[in-house]
Amino acid sequence: MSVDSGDAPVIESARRKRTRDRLIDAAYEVFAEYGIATATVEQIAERAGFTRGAFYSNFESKEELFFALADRENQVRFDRLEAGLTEYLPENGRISTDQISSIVRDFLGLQPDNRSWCLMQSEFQMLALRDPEVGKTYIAGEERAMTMLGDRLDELVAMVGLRFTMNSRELSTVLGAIYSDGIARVMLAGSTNPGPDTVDAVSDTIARIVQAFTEPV
Amino acid sequence: MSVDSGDAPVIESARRKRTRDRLIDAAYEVFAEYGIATATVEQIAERAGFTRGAFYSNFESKEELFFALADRENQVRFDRLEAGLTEYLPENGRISTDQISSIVRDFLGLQPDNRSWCLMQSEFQMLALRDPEVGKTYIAGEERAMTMLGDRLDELVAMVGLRFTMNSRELSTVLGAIYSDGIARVMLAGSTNPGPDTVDAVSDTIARIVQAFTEPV
DNA sequence: TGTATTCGATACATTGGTGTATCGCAATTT
DNA sequence: AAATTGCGATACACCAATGTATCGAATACA
Repeated sequence: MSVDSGDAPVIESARRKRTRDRLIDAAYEVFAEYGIATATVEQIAERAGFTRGAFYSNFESKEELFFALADRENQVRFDRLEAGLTEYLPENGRISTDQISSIVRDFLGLQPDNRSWCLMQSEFQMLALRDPEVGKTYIAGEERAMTMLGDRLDELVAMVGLRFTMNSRELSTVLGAIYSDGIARVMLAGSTNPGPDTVDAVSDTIARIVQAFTEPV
Repeated sequence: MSVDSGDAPVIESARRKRTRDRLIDAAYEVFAEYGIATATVEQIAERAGFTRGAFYSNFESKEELFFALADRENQVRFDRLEAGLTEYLPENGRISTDQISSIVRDFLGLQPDNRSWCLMQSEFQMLALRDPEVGKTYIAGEERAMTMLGDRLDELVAMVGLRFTMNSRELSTVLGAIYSDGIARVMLAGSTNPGPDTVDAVSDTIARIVQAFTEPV
């Protein structure tokens, strides 16, 4: 099972690229809806407006397609998070729980594809847990994201004259866990109740934890 | 898709019960290894030492078997956690980060079936996220567990003259998230390194968070 | 514009898993 | 012990999905 996407650096035609992208888009939807294992090649091809013929002349297998998709979306998410954090950096000289809360809320709520992404991430993790080869790739991605997040948080907090009382890397992991878990619980609760499983509640929790492990420098 | 297990309160023969249990045990292994979607009825039956004939005369479908399994294991885990927490209650008049850490470590490390359980739990959550009916059942289980955990923690902390500065229910959710995420990361890291993804590291993190949200009454 | 090549559609053979219907053995009942 | 019922094995028909081989059309190139 090949994990790294670009084995041969073939220069693909514009047409080929378009087709591949449409297939990846379709796969994103179909995987989210049915799961990787249950989704069929035919469903994916059909959703993209093709037949299986197109699929097999563009991808070796469903798995290869999945890794291409994961690669792409991981990068998108990574960039978005990094850009978002950078944007928030030069706010003002103070940082309050409310501010943190609203930053997090932005990220939790305003991503239209949170649902699909959350499902894909879970699928990815499950593959990783079952296949050591996939595991390596998965870990590498997590590593990169957590390091970036930790560094950004350090910068951000330093700019307002504070510092963390917990290793920023460890803190990032904690926040990541609460974030993922929170998204899932919000999704599960549905939009039908104002209980404890809302975007606001999750954001506040995260903010409080950040607060609890921050002190004046 | 029926979720609640006992529609008809049929008194099943001892033989039938034994067969069902063997099938459930087998399913636990096979599901953990291949995932619910990929696992076949034949694999499960074979692992249990039966043919598919036995399977179909005991279960309607793979899904029904899964819910029977989830029910059973959920209960086991719930009881184990409750018993464990109760046991730790009357320690001594003080509670330190180290103590909390070691309690958590017990739970994180000493469960031989952590791996399978973690995988099953993820599968369950994925089903829940995709099927509202399953979602209700899943939420109910989580609700119950978190409430119990919150209550126990309150008791425990009160006995040593402390209290939480965060709603114990919310705290339980946070700890649950970190716990699950931690198990997964430990599993992914494998037993081959002394990095930050070890049982000890996760236990310490949890302990620190508990500590951070605790104060003298 | 004509030619070459790439790529997607169609058709086909094959496989693996499903669910059911039937049979016979073993456990339970009297 | 004989009779009956419950339950697991066997066999079969069926279907859904796969992967490949071939063909024709669209695109790139001269």
